[in-house]
Amino acid sequence: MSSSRPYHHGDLGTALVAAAVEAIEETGAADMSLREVARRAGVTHTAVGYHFGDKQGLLTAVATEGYRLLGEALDAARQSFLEMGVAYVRFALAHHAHFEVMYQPALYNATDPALVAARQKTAALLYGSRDATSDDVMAGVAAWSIVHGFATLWLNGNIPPRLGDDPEAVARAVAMHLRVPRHRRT
Amino acid sequence: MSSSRPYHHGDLGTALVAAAVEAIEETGAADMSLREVARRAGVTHTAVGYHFGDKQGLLTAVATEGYRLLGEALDAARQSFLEMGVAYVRFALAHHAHFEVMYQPALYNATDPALVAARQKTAALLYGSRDATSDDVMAGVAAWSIVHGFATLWLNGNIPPRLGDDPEAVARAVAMHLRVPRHRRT
DNA sequence: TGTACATCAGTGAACGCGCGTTCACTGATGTAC
DNA sequence: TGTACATCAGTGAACGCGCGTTCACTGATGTAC
Repeated sequence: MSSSRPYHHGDLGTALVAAAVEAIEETGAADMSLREVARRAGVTHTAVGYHFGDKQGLLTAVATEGYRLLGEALDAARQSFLEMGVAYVRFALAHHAHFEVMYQPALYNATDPALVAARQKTAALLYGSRDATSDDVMAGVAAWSIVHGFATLWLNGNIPPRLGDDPEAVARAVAMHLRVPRHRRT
Repeated sequence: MSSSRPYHHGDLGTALVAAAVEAIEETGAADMSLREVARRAGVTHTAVGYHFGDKQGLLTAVATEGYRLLGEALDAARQSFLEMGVAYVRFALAHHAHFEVMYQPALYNATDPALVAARQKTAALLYGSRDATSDDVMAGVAAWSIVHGFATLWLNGNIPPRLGDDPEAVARAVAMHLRVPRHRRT
């Protein structure tokens, strides 16, 4: 609440990503503009361009942060196949701005090294690393599909209300319909 | 190829929806503009507004057509639970512009009567009509989730390439991981 | 400890662009008599 | 069969708006000596 605004912000990158996430939560990624983000962060809109190059650069930072957060959430639940699925859904709903950007690769630079690293780490948790068997990969993709589908359907209002208003509970019930490979049962 | 362009188009609504679908396929729904659609259809951009009211009206027409097409595809496969899933994925990939719009309700008028009707018809095929049991609805939502998730992950390049380049085959393998309720087995 | 200078981190005004909307209009079609 | 008039379907010019980008600038910080 200090009114003294120093010329140098100190941590503008972090502040801008946070402002972008806020803006996307309210109006969607498509309507987010650099000027709007700058307004929220209390800086000139040219400062955003200076920091991230362009809009794509800013969204790349948002997606990268998203993959990091998702990776952490999945890693914390990795002792249970089912709980990883629930964690995925919880992440998608709690961070739907990140989630929205992450799955629209056209919005950002998909070859950015930091992004690729964060994404691969997350992918390894979802369907195994390079040495996984094809059956393992397929089982991981099936699990990823069902929780990803459920999360997106929930977010855009396509899950019938009669199933209740607790997304985690419904997600658990939905995930129970998956056949789980023997060695991943808990 | 006729060069005589009559003043009255004759079927402008249909032509504009087709032009919108083309534009969305190329640049995404976010970047579609009424002016671009008008250019493709060879009419003044004000004609689009005259016909559909505004951008939201045009996208409502696109979503409605999408739900109709999806409903027909699912209906044609309704003898097999598995084949309905495959048909869903096939629709999403073949009509990805419609698919993109349908699942972003913020883009269109979700209370439009024609849209609601088409959507309910499709929903009934996916998870049963009003008199379905909760178990049936849950099983339908689980199936919908896995094929919806798979289709969106495929569309945005998140399915690992090592699974092959035939989406229908991979979709089938993924769908096999679903536990299918006894009475829907074929 | 002081001073000069380079670099970094943002400012602020100006620009051109494509957009959706408005509005007076006109060409084509339908209807009444 | 003809004519007058209303309505429908689209035109075309003009508008104001928010956007991203450019560019010369300035305030703050770091480094060399």
